[in-house]
Amino acid sequence: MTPEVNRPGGGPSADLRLGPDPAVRAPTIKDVARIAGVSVTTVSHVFNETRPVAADTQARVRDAIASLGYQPSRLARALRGEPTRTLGMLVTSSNNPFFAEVIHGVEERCFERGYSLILCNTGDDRDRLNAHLATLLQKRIDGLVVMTTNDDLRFFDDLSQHRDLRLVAIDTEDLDRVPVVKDDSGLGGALAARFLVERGFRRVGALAGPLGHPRAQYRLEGFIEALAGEEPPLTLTHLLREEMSLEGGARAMRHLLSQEGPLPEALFCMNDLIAIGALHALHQAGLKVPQDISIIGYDDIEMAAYCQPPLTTLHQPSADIGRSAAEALIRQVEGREAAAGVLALPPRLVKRASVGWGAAAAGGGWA
Amino acid sequence: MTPEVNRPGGGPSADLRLGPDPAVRAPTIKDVARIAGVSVTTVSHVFNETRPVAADTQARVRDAIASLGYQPSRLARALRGEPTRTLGMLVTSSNNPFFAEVIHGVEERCFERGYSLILCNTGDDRDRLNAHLATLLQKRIDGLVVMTTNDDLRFFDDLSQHRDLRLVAIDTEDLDRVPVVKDDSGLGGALAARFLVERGFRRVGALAGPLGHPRAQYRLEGFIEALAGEEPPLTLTHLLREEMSLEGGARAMRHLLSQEGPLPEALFCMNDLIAIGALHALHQAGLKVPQDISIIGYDDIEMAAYCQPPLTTLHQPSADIGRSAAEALIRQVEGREAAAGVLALPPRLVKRASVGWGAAAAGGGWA
DNA sequence: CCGTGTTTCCAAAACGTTTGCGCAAACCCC
DNA sequence: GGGGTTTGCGCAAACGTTTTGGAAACACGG
Repeated sequence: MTPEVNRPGGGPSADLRLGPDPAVRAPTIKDVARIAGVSVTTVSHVFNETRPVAADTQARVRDAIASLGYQPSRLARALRGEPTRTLGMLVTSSNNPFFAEVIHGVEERCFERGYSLILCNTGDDRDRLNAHLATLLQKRIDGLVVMTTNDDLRFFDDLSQHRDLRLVAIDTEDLDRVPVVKDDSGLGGALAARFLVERGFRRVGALAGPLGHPRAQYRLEGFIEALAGEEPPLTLTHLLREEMSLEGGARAMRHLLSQEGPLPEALFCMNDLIAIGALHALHQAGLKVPQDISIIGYDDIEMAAYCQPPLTTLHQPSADIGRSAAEALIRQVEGREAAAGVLALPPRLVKRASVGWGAAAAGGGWA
Repeated sequence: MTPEVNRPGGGPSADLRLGPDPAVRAPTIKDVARIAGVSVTTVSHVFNETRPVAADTQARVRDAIASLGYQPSRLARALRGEPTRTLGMLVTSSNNPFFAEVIHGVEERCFERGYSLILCNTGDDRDRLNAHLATLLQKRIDGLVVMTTNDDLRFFDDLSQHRDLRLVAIDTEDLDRVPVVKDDSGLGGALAARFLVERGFRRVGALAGPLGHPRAQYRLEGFIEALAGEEPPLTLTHLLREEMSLEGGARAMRHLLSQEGPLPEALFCMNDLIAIGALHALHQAGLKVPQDISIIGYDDIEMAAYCQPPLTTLHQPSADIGRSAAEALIRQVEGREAAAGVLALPPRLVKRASVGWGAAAAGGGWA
């Protein structure tokens, strides 16, 4: 009655088998065909509903599919030219909270569109990046999301040689051949500057990222430009460059505290990690935020609202950035759109307690 | 001299092509064979160094490979029975900082061993999980890392039916057929309890996770047991169950503050997110940590050292957990080891400023 | 009984790769 | 120069799937 039941361990040689047991491999279309007593062609047509099949044949095939739990091999399909429906993502570190939120957005949109995402951490190491790239190409991914702090634009030119690989970049400079999704860093910097000035600060500094870090660079430029546009024009009193991490922020702050001369009234940090690191160093030094110094961050990672004090920062729609990037990439993959353009999502100022009022405050002051 | 140069746009029909241009697809072994003037067999043997080939033939083949930038299709290889060298990972949310660190460890080890990792966020939604699973099976992944807050053990039984899919679980209860990597939660809870008692606290409470959350449950049990083992035995003065997130911790703390009666002297939080959320709520209420109440967390996420005050917590070797899980999985995939066993990595107490001294403190006290 | 559709299904090729088998040429030794 | 061995390489099948081109079987009008 059930001739297809396979009882493992029944055969005398059961415990001699060491390699993959051929009896337990994933069922193929051939197995279905054999059980249903039809050809593989018919199975395929039933499964994909791509040509009419007689009702009773269809029933037999469906039964066989169900009883075997048959699922077509995407490998075989891809070999025939179908897209693999797999995307790659190169990212500096999936640990970084901001990156993590973007990745989450990318993955979410991929899932909605039926794609899988291969995650690759490069640690901004060129060898790792190239190794990952080679693997991804061998696996014939349909497209690639790049979110690395990459200063080398030739990288994207090299990559766009692979004409069957679609690309999208996150938070880079504008590129000729590759669509870019980013936040409007210049605007973000300007918003930060205007807010600090509005709060009555005149002596403001910045904790910046390393030179050549595009994201951080544009934020800083927007900040400096907006300061210069004030009446009277302002310039930075302090500018420190450090790694964009908690420890980097703490180091920068400790260094600033060890210097001679008065502190700035307010500090613009190029991301929230730096800001939180700076808060930590200030607290350790016995200084109070925002009474002794005001701190403003960038990104609005989830933790920002839970710092002590809660961090005033520029909110980036990180998940939106991720979703938009995935969307742009999938659009290209499916040939619905040309590869071009820059999508700059506007940041938004989120006022919390880490910024107070400066000496030159118009009205307001400490409530 | 260079007959293989392909100048796009040279042909009259160049701009009529809309679909994928056959001239720009990834080069195949056939292309190499044609250019080198040999059979595909020979190309394969040269590429894989699997049979001696005459020196000059070899040179021609290598030239062709280099000029085309040929990379063998993993799809085709996998179709022939080679492993796909792709693993899947089901995770509740890659956003969670602790999960993010584990994922990073998994990815790192995968990379070292030549595997790729497909990341799947389930949000602990059963439909999403099943959808992801179906996709991963169709893509014929070699193995799967599961790190979900899954209370349904039948899930793993169902999964281990797929005999060609290797499994590893992170932070679940012990399983029969599936190796498990986790931290020694009971020990962690006990360490927390003993430390609080040592510091002279008698009235201690806990901010726990939801019922049925295995990780959180064992931590709590270890904590309660160790308290009961003290002389005289102690019991929890407060036990609140909440979502294991920043907002959950803040909510729980606010709720506790709104209750009648004295606060506990110290609170054991089931993870650092809850602890940091609680710190936030305490600060908002004008209470000081550790003067008014002591807080101890669990996980030691990177942020824990940068809180205000820095968080005393139980350090989990999160990246190690990830690496070990990947290692165990790959071992199975490559058939070097049976599928069994539990690896429990011991947590370690990290003393920072969020825990002070209780009324019953033996010596010490505020330095 | 013969054309003419229509329905229902199958054979085979193709995708890119590896590999067992075998064939031919070159070499060696007497 | 004849047998045997070695060297060098190609043919073809197989992996799982889709798809094109038919081929049988059947119905129907004449």
